[in-house]
Amino acid sequence: MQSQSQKAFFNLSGITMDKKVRVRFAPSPTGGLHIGGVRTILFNYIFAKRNNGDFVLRIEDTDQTRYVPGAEEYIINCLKWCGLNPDEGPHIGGDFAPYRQSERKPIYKQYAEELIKNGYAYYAFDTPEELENARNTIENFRYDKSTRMSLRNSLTLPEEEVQKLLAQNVPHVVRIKVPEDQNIHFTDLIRGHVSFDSNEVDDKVLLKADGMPTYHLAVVVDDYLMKITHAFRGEEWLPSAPIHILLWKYLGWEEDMPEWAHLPLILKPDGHGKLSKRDGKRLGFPVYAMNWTDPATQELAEGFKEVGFLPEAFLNMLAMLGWNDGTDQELFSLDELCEKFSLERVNKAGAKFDYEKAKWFNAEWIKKSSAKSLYPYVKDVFDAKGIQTNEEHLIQVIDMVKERCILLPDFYQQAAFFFEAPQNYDVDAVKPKWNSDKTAFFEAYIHQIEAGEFADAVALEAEFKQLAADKGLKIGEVMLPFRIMLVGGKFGPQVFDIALALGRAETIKRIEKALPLFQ
RNA sequence: GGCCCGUUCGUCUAGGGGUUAGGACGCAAGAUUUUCAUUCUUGAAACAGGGGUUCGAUUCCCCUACGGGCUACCA
Repeated sequence: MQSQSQKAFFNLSGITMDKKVRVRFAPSPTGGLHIGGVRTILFNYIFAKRNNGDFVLRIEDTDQTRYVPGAEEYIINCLKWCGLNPDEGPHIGGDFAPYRQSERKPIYKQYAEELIKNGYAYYAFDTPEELENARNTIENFRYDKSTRMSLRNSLTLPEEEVQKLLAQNVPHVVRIKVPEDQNIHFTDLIRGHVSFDSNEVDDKVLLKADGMPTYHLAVVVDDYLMKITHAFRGEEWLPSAPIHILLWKYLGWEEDMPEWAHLPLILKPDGHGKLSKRDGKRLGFPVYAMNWTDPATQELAEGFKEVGFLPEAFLNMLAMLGWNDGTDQELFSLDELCEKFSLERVNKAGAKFDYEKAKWFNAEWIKKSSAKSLYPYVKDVFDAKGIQTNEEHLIQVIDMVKERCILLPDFYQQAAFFFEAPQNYDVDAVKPKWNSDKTAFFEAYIHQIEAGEFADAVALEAEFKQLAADKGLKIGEVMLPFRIMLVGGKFGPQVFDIALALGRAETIKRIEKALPLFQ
């Protein structure tokens, strides 16, 4: 069946050598950092740290026409937010510059020519139209041993004709010449032994007509030159692994070939196939690490950061999608992950993404984080809403409400009333049952507060209950109205904790403000 | 179509020749909290099917089915 889903979002390879881990990856054609990409980077990062390596990053653009403006900065920002800061890359520098593919063009050309010279590759002059035509007329057409001798390339054309075409700058590509009847095999760190029949592999393009390499050439040349020892990438690359294995051999670098690890895919929660940006829109959850606006379409894809995920929860959730440590533990910090991770325990099968579980991870991380560490995030939420806070007070408030928040913006709903009196009241919850006794109670209660200590929630509650009893009212009849006076609705922490945090004056003010509305 | 990879509750998964097949999310019920949430208890819920091998297969092997990936001058 033909897949219509998008291409890989990221593919990477890392290395451990001289205690360094280097990562290469290429942004997706539309930009944006997909969670599958983040997970691959995460596993790379963890693997690096386990081996006491630094974490080094190289971002490639593909070529001028596909280059996505802003993608590099965006990716770096995503990784900074997650805490997976790279130490090397296009904006950072490093020992293996240049890092942009477009700046490495001559290097790829040099190796492509070497392959041709040694008979492992050839020039192909077939135009896109000719190939299109062949695909339409020949069933299951493939550019391989069965067809290459009847097409226009340096294998079939006379030498002087080839030289002439090259001299005339006739558009051409370089293709790998895949051998016949060979078993191409390798060991994958996750999947074990994987093998392919070379007769099933076609002569992939290595160098495009514009002189830029395809991924196949670039990944091998760069991994060699940048001394990559461990290549991690998504499972969708498995079918092209034989091309890469062949290239490592043909270039004479077999000894230096990295170890491979093909990670399972992240799948759509419903339906079938790889999780894509569209699924996020369709199902209402983020798929990218951070907000990304596609410069071509101006379409905004929401990010996990912006919907209110903690980076720790985001990473934790991703790590558990395809990996576990064999125990019942599900909550891991990055440090713990680095300590306990092993590739052998990574699953082989793809995992369907479950947003509910993702939110659960966030709720757990909010609960286990200190109010102080939560403060910067929550402050951002309040700032965005234009609500003035002060640090000490906000930290105190965070402590009171954090176990009832799932995403960061929930803090607004759960705690905004600490800083601003409610604008709207849930009057329907109290008005129908209101009577003059209740009005009298609250008027008396104001006097009681004014005269009392107002220093302890337990004492406050006892006094409140005593007064209700004195007035012949059930506690339930006045407790809910009191809550709604303070916060506006049926939510929030313990009522008297709220009153205490609000302070005597503000509590009285809110009762006075709301009382007329309830009658 | 061809090739490659995979298959334990709805989902993420543990386990592994003899287990009451474990945990988590979600769901349901109950307790606590006279808000909501948290917390706690309980419940429903799975080894894709068929052949082998074996005293015994969910576990090992084969086949089938199903799912996924790839099959571009995309990554």
